[in-house]
Amino acid sequence: MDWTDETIARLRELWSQGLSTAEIGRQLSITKNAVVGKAHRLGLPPRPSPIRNRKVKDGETPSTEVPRRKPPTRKSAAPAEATADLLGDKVDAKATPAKVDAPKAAPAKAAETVAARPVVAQVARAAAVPPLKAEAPAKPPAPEPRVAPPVRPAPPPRFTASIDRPTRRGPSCCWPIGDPGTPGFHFCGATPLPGKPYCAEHAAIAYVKIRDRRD
DNA sequence: CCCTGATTCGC
DNA sequence: GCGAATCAGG
Repeated sequence: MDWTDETIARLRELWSQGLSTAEIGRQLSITKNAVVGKAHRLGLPPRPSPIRNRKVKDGETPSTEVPRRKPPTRKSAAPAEATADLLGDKVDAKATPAKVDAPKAAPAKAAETVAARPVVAQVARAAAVPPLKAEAPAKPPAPEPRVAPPVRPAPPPRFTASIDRPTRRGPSCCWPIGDPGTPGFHFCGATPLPGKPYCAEHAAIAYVKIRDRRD
C-alpha cells in the first residue's frame, strides 16, 4: 500500500466521518489492520473502542494486572497468499450477503449498534442493501472472477500525485474525477450526504454491492 | 459466531 | 513505516 497524500487524505476523511476501520478498508481496498495501523501512526483521534482502555494514565498497574500478552508465538506465517493482493478480494470470502436473507436477525443488532456508533455505517450499509438484493439472483456461481474485473463500481484505491483538493473545508465528496495522475484530476467536492463521503450522485454509484466488490 | 478497535512485532 | 497476527470487548 503506497500511502500517498491522497490515500491518506481519504483515510482521514473517512475516519473522521466515523466509518468503521473495516469499512474504510473496504473502500480503500486494504485491510482494516492497515487502516488502524496507519491511523495510529498518523495520530488520528481514537474511536470509541469496544474493548477496555488498555493504558492507564497514572497510578496504574495494580499488581494483579492481567498478563501482558502471550509469548510471541508469532509464527513466521505463510506469506504465500500475498499474491492475491492485487486482486483486492483477499479475505472477503467470509463476507457473504447472508444478512440480506436473514432480516429477522438484523434488527436486533442494528438497534443495538445504532446507539453506540455513528449512524453512518448503518446508513451506508442500509443504502447498499437494496441494489445488492436486486442483483443477487443474477449472480452466477462464479467462484473466482479474479481475472479481468468487468466493472469497477467504486473509486480506484490509488492515486499518484498532486491534484487539486476541494478548497472549502469540511466534508466534501471525495469521488475522484478523471484519471489519477493526469492534470485535470480532482475530487468531486460537492457536499456529501450526511454521514457519507460522497455526494448523493456518487454515493449512489459507490454503494452498489457493498461487500461484494471484486475489483 | 459475528462485529469492533488496539497492540505487538517480524519484516 | 507497514500491516498480519493477535488480542479483547460487545
